[in-house]
Order: sequence, then structure tokens, then C-alpha cells
Amino acid sequence: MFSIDVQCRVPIYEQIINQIERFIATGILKSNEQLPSVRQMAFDLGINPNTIQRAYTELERKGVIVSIVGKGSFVTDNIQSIIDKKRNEVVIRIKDDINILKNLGLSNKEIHAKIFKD
Amino acid sequence: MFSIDVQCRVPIYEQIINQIERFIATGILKSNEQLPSVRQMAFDLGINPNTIQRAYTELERKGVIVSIVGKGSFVTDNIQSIIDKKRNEVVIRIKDDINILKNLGLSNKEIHAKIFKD
Amino acid sequence: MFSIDVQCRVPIYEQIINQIERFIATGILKSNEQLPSVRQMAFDLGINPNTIQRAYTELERKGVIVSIVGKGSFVTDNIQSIIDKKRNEVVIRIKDDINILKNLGLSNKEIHAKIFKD
Amino acid sequence: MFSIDVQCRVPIYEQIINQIERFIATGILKSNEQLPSVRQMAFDLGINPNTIQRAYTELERKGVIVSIVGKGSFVTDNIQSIIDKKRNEVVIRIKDDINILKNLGLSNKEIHAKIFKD
DNA sequence: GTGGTCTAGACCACA
DNA sequence: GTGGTCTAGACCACA
Repeated sequence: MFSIDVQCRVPIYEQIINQIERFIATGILKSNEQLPSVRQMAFDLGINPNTIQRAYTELERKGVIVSIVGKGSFVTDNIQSIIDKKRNEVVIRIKDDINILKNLGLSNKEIHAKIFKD
Repeated sequence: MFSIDVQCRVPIYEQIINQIERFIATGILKSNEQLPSVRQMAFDLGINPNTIQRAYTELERKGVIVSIVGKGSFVTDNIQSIIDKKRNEVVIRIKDDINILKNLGLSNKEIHAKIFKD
Repeated sequence: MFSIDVQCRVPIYEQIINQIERFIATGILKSNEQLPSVRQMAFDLGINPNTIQRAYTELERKGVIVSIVGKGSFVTDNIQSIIDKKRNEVVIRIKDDINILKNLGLSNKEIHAKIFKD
Repeated sequence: MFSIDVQCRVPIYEQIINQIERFIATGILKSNEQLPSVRQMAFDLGINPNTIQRAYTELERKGVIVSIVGKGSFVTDNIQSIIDKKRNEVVIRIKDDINILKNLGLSNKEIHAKIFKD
């Protein structure tokens, strides 16, 4: 289910965070669903447990998952806010890029044509 | 003219590269125009000359500027290709982000509304 | 395994780049093999780690090696293209030199005799 | 007659040295022929007289030209040794490169085909 | 421990 | 003065 690209310059723990958030946002992971244990996931991906731990800690800090000692880690029950946050992040990034294109001399019409064609 | 943000996680030398490329792409820097010397720019920005040197070396490798020992650094005379490359980069980034929004459950119409409103 | 000549006018970082490329092209370094760490190689050669870092950075940009923070630097898995590129470089250099010899008044036959004797 | 490429990474004074040596070796400049004065050549090429001076000084040191105060600079009367030296330089460079190709796994036959085809 | 960035400062070739 | 290379050494993120 999870996969990482060690050659990618995005840190592994961030890759894991992104995947979990995306799986939640796209409905692959449901509210309250249990995640693999730190050790299990580390074993499956062949990487250091510390790296998974870091991802989980960060996700808990962001309110995306809840970790309960002795029981495991679970997707939060309020996933709608995560979806909204994810969408907003991307929309803002796109808007910034559209402004850059304007500065590079493209009109609204040209931009529209380029990003929606193909 | 140039400015950097030391807090930003983007390395300083990359910030400088981006700024110069954008200044060229937007016509602020013209073909064959001389850039500030490595030392001058370092002094103006209050950073180490090595960092500017690295930016200039990278820009020369990319064919954006030409550096001549004893004379200075100059914008290449073929800037159109730089503008085109810059535009393409951004367009591709936007397309990728639009696909992410689709995966997050937004329709084409909703995406369109969000990124072009305001 | 590696060695440098500080007297040589070729910069040290280029000497290292050339050696690594040649070791790969001649099969001494295999695909995915791990290279000495930046600090280790610097220590072995008695030079500054920054100089090795520069060589490794350049090699990664050329697609010859892959560097992963926290793990190390590794020969790319696609080394055939490196070998081909290396061969072409040298062939072109020889052809240029043969033309120079022709301009210096040597016939094809004389050139052939000179460069293949002993 | 003379020309320089300021963008080229070969120093200007070396470009001038190379051109004069090649003109001699190929018969364009004859024994005892007078060269342009330092100032004249600097003016024609639009560069600093110091740079030409440096080239002439080097050429005199190598025995290629003779400079006489108040009269000018002249091609040496023993140009055969220059031609021979030039030829030898190039032949040695080619031999080195052929050895590199051998190390890269090419047979004599393959090398021969590559460098004499086209 | 591993690579990546940056500062401070020296020295070089070249114009 | 101009770019290019290198050393010495610090600090960072990551595994």
C-alpha cells in the first residue's frame, strides 16, 4: 500500500506524511481506521523505524492521526478539515504560479489555454 | 534590485538563481547586460561572495549567463529559450497540481472557479 | 584507489570527477555501488571536504551518481550512457586533433603512421 | 587576420599565441615576417594592450618570435622547429586519447573505424 | 554518520 | 577589479 522513493529528494518521512494525508483525502483511509504499526511499516518499506516514527509524530501534531500507547495509531475522525486544508494548499500554489505566468508576459486567455489543454 | 530571505528554506544561491532568471524572463535584465560583480552583489546583500559565486556558476552552466574572468558576468544573448523554459516549468507544475485537485474530488468546473476567482 | 595531483592545472574537483567517471566507464565501479563518503574521501586524499562535495554535486547533476542525505552516494544504475558519452567525448577530441594535423601539412597516411606506431 | 572569442574559456593571450603559432605552422606567416605592433593589434581586436604584450612576451620566450625595441616583432627564421613541436604536441595528445579509448573497452579496430569515419 | 549550505578568508589567472 | 578554486570550520536535515 505504501511506497517510498529513496532517490527522491523529498525526505522519506515527508513522503510518508504526504501519502497518508492523500490516502485520507481520497477516501482510501477512513475515519478511525488503524494504521500499520511503526515497526511493521518500517519493516515493509525496509527503512529505519525512526523515520516512520518521525512521520507519525508529525501527523499527530497536525491532528491527522491519533496514537494511543499500547493500542496503535488511528486516522482522526474529523477528516473533512484535512481534505479542505489539502485542497487549499494546492489552490494557493496554483494561484501563485498563475501570477508568475502573468509576470512572464502571458495573458489570462493564454494561461487558460495552456493549463487546460491536453 | 536583488533581495534574499535567509529564513526561507530555499537555499540562498537558488533564490539568487531564480531572481536573475525571472528578471531576464520579465525583461528587467536585457541580453548582454552586465550583472553586478560577485563581490559587489555579495556586499549589497550582506552575504558571502562564495554563495553568489555558486549561483553564477550554476547560471553559466545552464546557459543563462556568461562569466569571463577579468571582465565580469553577462546575460546570455539568447534569452528567448530561457523565457520559454521558465514558462514551461510553471505550466507543468500547475498541471500536476490540477491533477492532485481532481484526485481530491474536485470537478473541472470547481477547480476552474477556485483558481481563477479573486 | 583515488589520487590527485595538486600541481596539475586541472582543478582538484574536476580530477575527482574524471576519475570516478573513468572508474565507472572501465568497470572498476559498478552500478549502485556506494562511493566513499565525502568526509572519508577528503580525509584519504588530504583535501578539504568541500572540494569532494563539489565533485559529488557535479556528478549528481550529470546523472553519474545519486546522493542521498543520511545514506551516502551511489553510482547510478544506468552506467551504459555514461560509458557511451565518455567514448564520444574522446573520439571527438581525437577527430579535432587529426584535423589540426592535416592543417599542419600532414597527409592521412603520415597521421596514421604517427598515431598508431608504438 | 586575427580574431578572438571573449566568451571562450581559453585566455585571450593564449588564443593569440595559438593563432600566431598556427599561422606560422601553416605557412600563413613566413620567416622574418613582421607582426602587427602590440598597440595596433590591441586596437584591431578591441582588447587591452597588456594582453597582447603578454602573448608576445610568451612567444618570444618560446623562441617563436623576436622582438626588437624600436623596430617591432618578427617571426623567427627557424620555423621548422615550431612546426615540429606543434605536430608532436598534437600527436602525443592523440596517443593519450587512444589509450583512454582502449581502457574504455574499444579494440584497435573499433578505434580506427571511429576516428577515421565521416 | 551522511550529504548540503554557508561564512570567512586566502590565493590565482586574467584584463 | 573580475571570476575561479580551495581551505577551515560551522551548522542543518536526515537516517
